[in-house]
Amino acid sequence: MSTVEKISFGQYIRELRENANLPLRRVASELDIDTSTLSKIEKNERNANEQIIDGISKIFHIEKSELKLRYLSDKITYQLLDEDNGLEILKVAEEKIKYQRQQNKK
Amino acid sequence: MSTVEKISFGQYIRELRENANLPLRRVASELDIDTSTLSKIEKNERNANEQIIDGISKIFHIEKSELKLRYLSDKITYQLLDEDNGLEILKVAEEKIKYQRQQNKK
DNA sequence: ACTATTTTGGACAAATAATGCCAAAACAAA
DNA sequence: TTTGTTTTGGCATTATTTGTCCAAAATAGT
Repeated sequence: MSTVEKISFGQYIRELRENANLPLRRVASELDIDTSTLSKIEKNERNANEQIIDGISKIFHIEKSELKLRYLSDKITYQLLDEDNGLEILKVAEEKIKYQRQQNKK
Repeated sequence: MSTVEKISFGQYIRELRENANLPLRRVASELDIDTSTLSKIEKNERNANEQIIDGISKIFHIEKSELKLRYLSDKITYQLLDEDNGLEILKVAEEKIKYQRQQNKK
């Protein structure tokens, strides 16, 4: 059973780190950020960014697309969770993306 | 033909205003913001916010849910347009929202 | 072309958010 | 409990965003 929809980005990268038995200190220094910042990212109290996703990808050998999938789907979920037409908004976004891509081909 | 996926939030509210034959000056003053700010929102160079969406809803008698649909789907589209797995990300976000709502019911 | 009005772009100030620092809390090993 | 280490929370600093003001550009009416 896939768990991608059940765990947050923060939980996911915390598990990666704990499975590798590394303290925040080590991973944060690799990422060139403060331990405190990484701690907050793992607790979903801070946003990650390209640089951090890139670094995590390298440290744990996870595809960037996998990390971005988890990160961005989390963000979008958070943006829409309180909208009563959240799922409809997603559908329209899907149509917009398809439309835009179609246009850009020309 | 529906155009919701073809026009941006900014274009949409500009059309509302132009169809009503109102200058930026009038609408902006109703919304209690600068004309310049409204101009930028119509050109998608600035974000709208709750207060503005609320005001537009009242001025033009458009459902808030309709405006939010257009506004948020635009933002999400913009966030994902450059991701090659953008559509997959949407699918996962959909599953996450459903999962979260299921959880919250309990 | 001239004038009046609307719209836009840029400079600046205020508000908001991100980040790092550091001390305290939590945890582990003895 | 004591010592050593990891993790967290709060605060100060920095960066980003947002909004206003104002002058210039664009548009409309005569």
